[in-house]
Amino acid sequence: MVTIYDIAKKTGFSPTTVSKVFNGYSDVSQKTRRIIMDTAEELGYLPNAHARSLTTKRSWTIGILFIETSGVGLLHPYFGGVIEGFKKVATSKGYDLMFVSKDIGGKKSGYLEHCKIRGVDGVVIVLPDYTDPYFIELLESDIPCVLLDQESDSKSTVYSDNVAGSIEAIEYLYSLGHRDIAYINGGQTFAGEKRLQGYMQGMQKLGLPVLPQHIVQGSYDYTVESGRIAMEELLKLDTLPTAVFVAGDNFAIGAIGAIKAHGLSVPEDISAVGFDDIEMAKYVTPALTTVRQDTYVLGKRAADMLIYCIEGGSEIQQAVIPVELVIRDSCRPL
Amino acid sequence: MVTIYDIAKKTGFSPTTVSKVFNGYSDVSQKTRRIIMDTAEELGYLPNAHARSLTTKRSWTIGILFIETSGVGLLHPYFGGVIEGFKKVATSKGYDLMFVSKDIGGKKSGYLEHCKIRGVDGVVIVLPDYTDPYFIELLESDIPCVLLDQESDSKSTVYSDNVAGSIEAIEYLYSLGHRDIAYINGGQTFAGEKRLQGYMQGMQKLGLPVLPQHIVQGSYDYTVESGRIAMEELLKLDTLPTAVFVAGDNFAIGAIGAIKAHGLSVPEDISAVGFDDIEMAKYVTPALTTVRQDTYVLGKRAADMLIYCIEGGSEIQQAVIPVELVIRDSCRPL
DNA sequence: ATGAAAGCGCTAACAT
DNA sequence: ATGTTAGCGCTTTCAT
Repeated sequence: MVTIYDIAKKTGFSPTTVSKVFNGYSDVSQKTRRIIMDTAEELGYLPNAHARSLTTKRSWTIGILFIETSGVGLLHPYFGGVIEGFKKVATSKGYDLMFVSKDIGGKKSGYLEHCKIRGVDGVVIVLPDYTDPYFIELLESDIPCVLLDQESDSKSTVYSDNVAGSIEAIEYLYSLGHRDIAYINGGQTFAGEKRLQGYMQGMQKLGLPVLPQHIVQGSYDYTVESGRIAMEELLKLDTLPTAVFVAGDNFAIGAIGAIKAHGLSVPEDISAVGFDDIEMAKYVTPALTTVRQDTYVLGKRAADMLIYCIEGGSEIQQAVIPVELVIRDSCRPL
Repeated sequence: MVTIYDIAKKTGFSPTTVSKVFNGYSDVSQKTRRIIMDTAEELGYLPNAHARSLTTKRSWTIGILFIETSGVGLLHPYFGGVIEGFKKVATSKGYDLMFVSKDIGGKKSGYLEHCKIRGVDGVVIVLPDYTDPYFIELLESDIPCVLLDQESDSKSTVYSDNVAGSIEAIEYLYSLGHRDIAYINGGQTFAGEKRLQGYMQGMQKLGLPVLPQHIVQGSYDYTVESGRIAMEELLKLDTLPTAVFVAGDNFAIGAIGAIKAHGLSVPEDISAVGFDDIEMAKYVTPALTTVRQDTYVLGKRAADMLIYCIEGGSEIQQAVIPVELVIRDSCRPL
């Protein structure tokens, strides 16, 4: 392995000067700089990130933490988009991304421990189970963090405008003449709660009664199958709603499957609106009307905020990303 | 920050002894071990991974490299599954995962450079553009690697049994009475080529002619939209095939969309078989008959092989993971 | 403009 | 069973 000492020896300068060159210090002559750069090139020198981190206490690494309990992980389209966006800006600013789990070295530990041992400069937290004590511990630490789909006083957060999106969905259904609008929620998550809140606000705003039997809790995992199961609940009702607003496209697709399985059809018998606008949404039958959230932007914004924080920014920021209703074929006028 | 020196000072033992305790050396008395462990706990000691890596030349980090050109990245279900599986076993064996890009420190460099600078112990390479010179450079290096969906003499590889899967698909269509079977390929990838090969072998084996106009190249990205476009080609033919085998479920869903858009239906007019078995496959209409590949297993196997290699194994391994035809509703007997 | 010296936190030979 | 010494590759005062 070629080190700065090799370059120093070969050029006759000191390791200090060599180091200065690579760190862009101004107190090195142009000539010396050239010689050192050329020699580095010639010897195939590459810096050693570990050695650098050891002295500078900066790893240029960002930890990425996403929930592990559901088992779906990256398979959910939400994560993919967010991580892609995040990675894009983090990389361009010189950071690498590392997955952070509860375990390290094959042993149980905790997120905070993991972060400290690895010396990450900051952490993005995606869709966490916010009752997890290890998560709380991280939140209360002084490590720079940004939370997605989460609210917090101590850390910066970014999330989609779930409330507005839900209200828009309800208003759209209302405009089509629907009055009996059910809601399938996405488990006990921040986004789920906000969407539920939006549903209720929307209904109330329009003077529509919120019926308890019209609200069903889907499970946390946001899988198609869970959506199917949730819809089954609704289909047991004596008088069916004329529309369902579903807190996730996977869910919605499952729900539509359930409706079809009951010999009913969408949108003829029941109209449906989803949330997310996954790629598949426009290709399922009927093409899904849904609230689009821009996960890529979510990720990019999160990276901006985290890096701001890592680089000394002390202000706790909060970004709410607008969503947009995309009208397709899963709703009909009454 | 608490270091082993703090523990040494407090307990009266030397830093070496403390280090030995944490590294499980046997030449430390039980009593001493206890004292040191307790003190570590009490002081809240956490090891510093960078310092350790600096001396040991082992980072316990695995780089993960996946193609960046297509722009879909993690959004494709394939990646998600593979990475999940990989992460699962890597984590359990003490490794963390870090994304490796062509850039480092915000500057262009190359994969190999990035890996060396970060000191990763090995790299998983997922679906690369194998003409990329930076990729070649990595392949020819001495860094432990495992390749997914790839063939190589110098590195271990793991991939699904694309050929057998394709043959099975063709045989199934044949058994249903289909003779005019078209094929939509997935771009210039290893998997695409293998599936094409399987298609041709299957056709030949059954004595069916392979018509050039029945083979269309989809684009590299495996998106629904590309599948739609590819199918449009096929639909321009004077005599349409009675079935299409499509090298990816996203593709297949797009293709089915195109068929419907032409006023035809699946499977009544054209039968379709996909490849992947993504979650959505059973929820689209018609539910998609497809060749299931187990991306989770792919990932786990890859991790096993890479770690074997990292830990000194010199044998170059090759794993072919079986696939399975899943019959649903997108094909009909002729 | 350049360099000497010390130190980041840890481990590995090599004593004892 | 325990400790001494040196060193991993780099940066950072602080001199000169």
